Amino acid sequence: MGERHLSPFDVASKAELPRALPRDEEPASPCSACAVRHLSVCAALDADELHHLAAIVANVELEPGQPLFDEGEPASDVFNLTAGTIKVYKLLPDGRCQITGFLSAGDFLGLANQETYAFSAEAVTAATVCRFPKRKLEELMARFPKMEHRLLAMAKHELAAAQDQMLLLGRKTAKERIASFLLLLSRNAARRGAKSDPVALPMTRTDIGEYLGLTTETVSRTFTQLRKSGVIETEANRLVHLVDRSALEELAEGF
Amino acid sequence: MGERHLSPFDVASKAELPRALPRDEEPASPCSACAVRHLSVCAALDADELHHLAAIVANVELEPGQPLFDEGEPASDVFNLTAGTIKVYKLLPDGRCQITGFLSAGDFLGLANQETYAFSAEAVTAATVCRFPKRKLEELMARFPKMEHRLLAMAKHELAAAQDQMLLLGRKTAKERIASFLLLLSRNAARRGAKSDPVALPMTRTDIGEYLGLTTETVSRTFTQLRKSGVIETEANRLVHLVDRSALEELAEGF
DNA sequence: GACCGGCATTGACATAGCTCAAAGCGATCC
DNA sequence: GGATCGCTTTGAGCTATGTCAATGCCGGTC
Repeated sequence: MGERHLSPFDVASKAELPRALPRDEEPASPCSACAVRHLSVCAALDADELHHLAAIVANVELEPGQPLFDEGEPASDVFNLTAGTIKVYKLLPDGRCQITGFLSAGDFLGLANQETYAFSAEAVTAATVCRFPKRKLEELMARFPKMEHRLLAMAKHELAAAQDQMLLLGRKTAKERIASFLLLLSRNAARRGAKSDPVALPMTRTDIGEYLGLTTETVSRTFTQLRKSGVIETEANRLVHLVDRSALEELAEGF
Repeated sequence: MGERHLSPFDVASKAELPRALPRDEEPASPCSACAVRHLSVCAALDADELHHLAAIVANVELEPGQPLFDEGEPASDVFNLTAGTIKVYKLLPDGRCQITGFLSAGDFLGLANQETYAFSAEAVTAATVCRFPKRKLEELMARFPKMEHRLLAMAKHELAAAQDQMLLLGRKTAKERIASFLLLLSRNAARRGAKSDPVALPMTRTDIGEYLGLTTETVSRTFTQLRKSGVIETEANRLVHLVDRSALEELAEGF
């Protein structure tokens, strides 16, 4: 049930997108009906252009824990997440793991890749993604500069987020990291039209630790601490109520 | 003298670029003579297009320590570094600082900014930058999609680098961080045609610490440790010889 | 060539967060 | 409804790195 929290839409509606182009009369492309289009690259395209996109897209369903690709594989595809949550991470040879992002509906996956994937990606909850052959998408982009423009805007946004994350990883305390994380999830939920207060945490404590540069134990202890000080309340461990949002904001910014 | 190490060209050659367009006959734009053009956005443009760029560029000289802009200011300009080293950083209210990047000749500055600058930028060594009014550059980009394409490629590259840095900040030990840092500098120098072995460190130990999420003292101790174990040798504190490169590589990757 | 100021180094000690280990707590499955 | 499994929480002690303070070093300046 985790995946529903981050999207105002439910999984089923997207899981049933037709796989191929309709042939006759009004050829409404599946993409034009996409509920998260306004959040994605695809927002840049009009109905006609969407057809070209729909022609090269494949729909992929992922179960919780299922890998999408691994770091180092030839990067043949790029993806767009339409439902669920995916984690993106890098590993060191001894198993240390750094999650560099959690993606949810509307997020694009594949910006940072060159010839091979620069990181691994794996479903956290059940998820649905649109898969595009990289080559073909690049052809489309050459044809529709609007799309490239949109992608650049998304890349800029990601770059800014990456810098915030560096500040967090390099300089913030455990408490500040957790506070920042909760606010980030809350704001992201709001941005995609989902509830921003009881924040959903589709991922495990270990995932959170691997994203924030902490251990599971520290994450857990810090949650307990925030709960005891009355800043947050937790329900069923995967739903967090931000009781004192401004206290959380001060914490997150390090005041 | 720090700034010379990172560039195969000396500062003077760029400091003397003419400020305005030549008026008569062969109107060679200053940009077409730019020694670092092949590394920059500008590489995407042909001679004719470069004129448009040259028409909106201003040349700025910075002294060591001089700020270029501060986080939060309205982001009116973007920049391209032609000589020297610049640091880009974010601050927490209590003064904790995270340097998110060191830029050198050819690097573009301004990708992550929206309405306001998302970080501060300041010269580490004497530096020269090309300044472009953001609005005007955006108009040019709308006209020359090639340029936007090139910028997207640069953004992708930065995004990949940012993810490496997150792995470093979240999961690597001090020794691994320093090793990674030295190799990064070495590779960057090589990429821009400068000497990759005695690596130049134009920045202070404090800067290095603020980039790697460590304190000055830990940086210093770690250098000493690497020196004593024979992996590196230092000259005059700002020049590091990578004696055992493969040991450094193993260290950096966490084996 | 002595003085000064900014870095860098080193030492001694403190601590936030890690490690290892043991319960606890729900779900799910027969 | 008891057993199991995966995740979370809590505890106790450890350690890498931070903090604070002293000293050293080098390059510039008068």
